[in-house]
Amino acid sequence: MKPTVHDIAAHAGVSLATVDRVLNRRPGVSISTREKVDRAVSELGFVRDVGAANLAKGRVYPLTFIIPSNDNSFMRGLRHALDEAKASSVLERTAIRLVDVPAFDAVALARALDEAVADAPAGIAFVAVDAPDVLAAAERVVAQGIPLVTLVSDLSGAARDHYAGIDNAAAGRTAASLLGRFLGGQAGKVAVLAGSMLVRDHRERCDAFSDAMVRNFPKAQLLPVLEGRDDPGTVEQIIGALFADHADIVGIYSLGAGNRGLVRALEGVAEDKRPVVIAHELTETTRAALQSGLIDAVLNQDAGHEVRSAIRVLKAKADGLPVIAAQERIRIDIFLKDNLP
Amino acid sequence: MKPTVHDIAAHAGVSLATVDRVLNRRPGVSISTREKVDRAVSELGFVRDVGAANLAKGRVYPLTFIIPSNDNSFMRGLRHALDEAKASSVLERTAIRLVDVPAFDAVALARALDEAVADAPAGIAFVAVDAPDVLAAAERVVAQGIPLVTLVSDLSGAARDHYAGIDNAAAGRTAASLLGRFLGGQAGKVAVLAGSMLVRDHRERCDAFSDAMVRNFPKAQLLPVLEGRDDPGTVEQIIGALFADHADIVGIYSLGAGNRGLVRALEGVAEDKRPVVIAHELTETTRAALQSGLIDAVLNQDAGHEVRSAIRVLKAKADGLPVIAAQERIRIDIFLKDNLP
DNA sequence: CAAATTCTGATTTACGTACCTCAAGAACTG
DNA sequence: CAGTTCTTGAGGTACGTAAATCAGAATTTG
Repeated sequence: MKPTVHDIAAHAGVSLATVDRVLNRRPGVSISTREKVDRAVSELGFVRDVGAANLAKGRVYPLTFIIPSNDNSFMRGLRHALDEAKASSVLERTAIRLVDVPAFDAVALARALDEAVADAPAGIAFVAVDAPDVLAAAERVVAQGIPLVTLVSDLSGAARDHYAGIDNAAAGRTAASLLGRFLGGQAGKVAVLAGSMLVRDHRERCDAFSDAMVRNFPKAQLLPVLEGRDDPGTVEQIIGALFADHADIVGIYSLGAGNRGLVRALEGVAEDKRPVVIAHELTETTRAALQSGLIDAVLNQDAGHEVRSAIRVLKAKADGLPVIAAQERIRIDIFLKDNLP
Repeated sequence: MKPTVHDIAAHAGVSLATVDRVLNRRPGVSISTREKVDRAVSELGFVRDVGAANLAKGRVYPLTFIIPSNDNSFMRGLRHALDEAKASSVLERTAIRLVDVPAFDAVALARALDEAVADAPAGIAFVAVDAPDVLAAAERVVAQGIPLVTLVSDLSGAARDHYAGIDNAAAGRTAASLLGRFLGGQAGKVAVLAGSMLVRDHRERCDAFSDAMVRNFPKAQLLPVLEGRDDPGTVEQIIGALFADHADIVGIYSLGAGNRGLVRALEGVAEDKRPVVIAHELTETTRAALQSGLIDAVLNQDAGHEVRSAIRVLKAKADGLPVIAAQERIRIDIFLKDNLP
């Protein structure tokens, strides 16, 4: 049967207290004794029973999540994922605190980070705005020794322990491949609709998409990037104007949120003139648009996965444990109308 | 703080022993007392500490997995996922036993099921061959009260508790959409390559693909289904013959395994004559073919997810707990060369 | 009404680990 | 050599739950 600390003690010929000191890196053990214990651990294949350990420790991990108070479906999904994480927080021994900040507001975000530090949580996760103020605040967090994880959108510069989000360049390339191939060699104008070039995820998607389009589908003519602030109203207006200005739009890549406005604008386009549309995030809106054919493909990041990954990483970092990068990679889901969950 | 059994006892005005009897469905509690305890549980929001419970129980779940001894990358991946599950079995309190059976052999599979029952495991998972012998054996398993889960390929008839695998009809439809749209209206012949029509997953993919192609892309001419037995050698030969017989193959849907043979055959086709190819399962072979452009898209099911889901479900069923279906749904991953992990 | 049965309480042990205290021996220090 | 520090052992308590025993109380049965 599964070896216990008692078995380790017996096998190493030391007392339980010494085994405990070694396992929990407490001081007061000579190097030779430490090695004896380590040898016994590996020889018997001892694995600490996490359940029992948590039970004994009674430890809880107070975690702070800083989320933009942006009212779009994706952020609501993220909130929902956090609520679920809260619901199971008892079992996970986490105490999750949610902090709202205005969207795309570097100063407010930096202040929120500084305030979060004051509570001395076991870790902080936040949706980054890629700006100097935020970077400086992040560095203060890290300087306090508090594990810091960026969520959904990353921060340039190394002032964070981990990024829990998708590879946005890959997402942009994938969108280009799908759009290009769905066009089937057709020539025409392709529009890119972003939320804000201030956030790194949008910038990366946009750059990778443009790059891949130019390289692989030269027949498509890329229009200048549109910024919709992830707001449905703004988006509807921008896209409406787009179709008014250009008669030959054959493709749209919507890489941010606010797709409710996009769909409303698309509904006004004659069926035979509808462009190929690739959007991000599977929501009620994009799901319905996929099914009705207004949107052709949706790239999605699973907010639940991102939140759970962030929590796992923060807990691991708080305990000084290594993170298995491969296990924490967030996948890019591709949805067509045929494989909707 | 998190309520414990002691809090429940105090709040309900009963003893700890009675709370325990109610929580663990032991006899000897009157209906009124049971209700008092239940009320206290819901009022205080008590959640049993699974770690502590497992610790106290010292329970282990002996699980039997019956896997075809088919030597292709996907089955190797499945085995690898099972090895990983075994590695963490100590923490999960599972004891996983692997049983090999010849591939596509209903009689051998039925016998393996009967033999597995003899060990009285806490649950059995198996890759189904959809045949009457197997169904009868499955019914015997269920009759013994042993939780039974089909893995990867399902069994017709209701003789199982759960299916841990993808929606294969959705996969077939998705393949049709991708293939059809990548063709861009081009006319020509489309071939379907399966492993064996004896397994339900292949049959479902094939039917859904054919149906969707006929309906949505009538210009494509579907050829009769080819069966490659999931064997690279056989597949190479079949596909070689296919190109020899037909000059205008524009698309191939490979819905089974043995893609090494497919890729070798494709390498022999002149670049300007290469068809659009959609394959299943991300392996070393398909990954390389995606990157080199021989394969255009790969639909994937994550064997690790399937194994972990099967284990979760079997444990839950063994304890008589409900399964949250939405949480156990296995997603269909779509990989292009751009979003490879 | 006594006897049998059902229900409930009180108490104990165990699971594997963490963490604490106290004591004693070993190995240094000056 | 006395004093100090370091190392180790022994033992206990705690975490939240499961499971068992035994004794009494309440209820039903004949």
